[in-house]
Amino acid sequence: MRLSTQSRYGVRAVFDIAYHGGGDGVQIKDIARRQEISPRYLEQIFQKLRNRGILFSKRGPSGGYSLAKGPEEITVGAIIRVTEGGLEIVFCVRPEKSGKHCDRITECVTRLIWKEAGEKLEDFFDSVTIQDLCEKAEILGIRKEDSQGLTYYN
Amino acid sequence: MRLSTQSRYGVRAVFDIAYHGGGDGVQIKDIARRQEISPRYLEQIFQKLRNRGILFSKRGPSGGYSLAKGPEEITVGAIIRVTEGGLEIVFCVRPEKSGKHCDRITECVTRLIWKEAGEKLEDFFDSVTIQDLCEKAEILGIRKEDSQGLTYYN
DNA sequence: TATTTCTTGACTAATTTAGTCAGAAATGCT
DNA sequence: AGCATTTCTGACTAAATTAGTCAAGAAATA
Repeated sequence: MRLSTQSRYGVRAVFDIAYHGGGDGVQIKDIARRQEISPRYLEQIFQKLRNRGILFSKRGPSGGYSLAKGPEEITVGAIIRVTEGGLEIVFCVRPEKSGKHCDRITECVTRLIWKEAGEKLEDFFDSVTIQDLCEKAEILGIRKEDSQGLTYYN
Repeated sequence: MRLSTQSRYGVRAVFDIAYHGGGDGVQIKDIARRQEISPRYLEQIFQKLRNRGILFSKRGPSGGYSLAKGPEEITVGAIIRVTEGGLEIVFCVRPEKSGKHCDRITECVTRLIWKEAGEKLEDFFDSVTIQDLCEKAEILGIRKEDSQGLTYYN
């Protein structure tokens, strides 16, 4: 029941883009430095997020990643759903997706509990947006970097 | 973010003891048969649950396992906390326990989200008791076996 | 055209999970 | 006492997953 590093890194990285990117693209190497994540590993995670329409990318010099939608439209749940491959906590809740069919379903009392737990988690994660994280970060006084790499406090 | 088989099996097995055991001990081999779980693996899980005061055991012929408390006092959360080793979804929420210290805590907006999610999960799992599962099972019409191995429906 | 940055897919190492096994210890029966 | 039965303990193994690396390619810009 632990969140994978892909999910933790993914959310932090998307937040980083929203918080430090002033509209234009943010480069992997900067995100990796600020968030202390392996840039090679981030590449992998970003591809998934890009293919699912959460991030937008641009190649070449002064390229980078930016949000594909507004920060208030991207939820933590949407990101984790990509990096984790779904938010259900057991496979039997969604046999069609996992390919793992459980033939005990009709006689399984616990399955209903797992389903409900997954839904509670889902509801919560879907209620938190990247915008929320940015606001929280401002309150916490986390310092911001502009595109020139200058840091300042608020 | 998937529940381990130990947790799934553990909850099902404790439920099985409550549902099929009429006060006296239920043997691993019967639980294993009914729930389709490897008996050897169940042994392992039961040792943990026994050491944490959830199950009571008796050795020898006509020995077996029984609940150490009433079914209304044992929650799904208590079981999972044992089998999963805690209900927090990231380690940085409890550095003292995991031994994994994260020195980014002060500048980490996401940590608060993970903490809250873990607590939501915890609250839900703690609200479901083994008694609840038994009642649900009766409603679902799951057949019961008595200590002689006879099955009947209600 | 040279440089920068993302893109793709394969590869590897470490960790965790799931499960097995042998033998010891306790209990009840005859 | 002796035997069968059942839990107890700890070590062991195999499979799967996770985390991370790497090389070569494609697009954009200056």
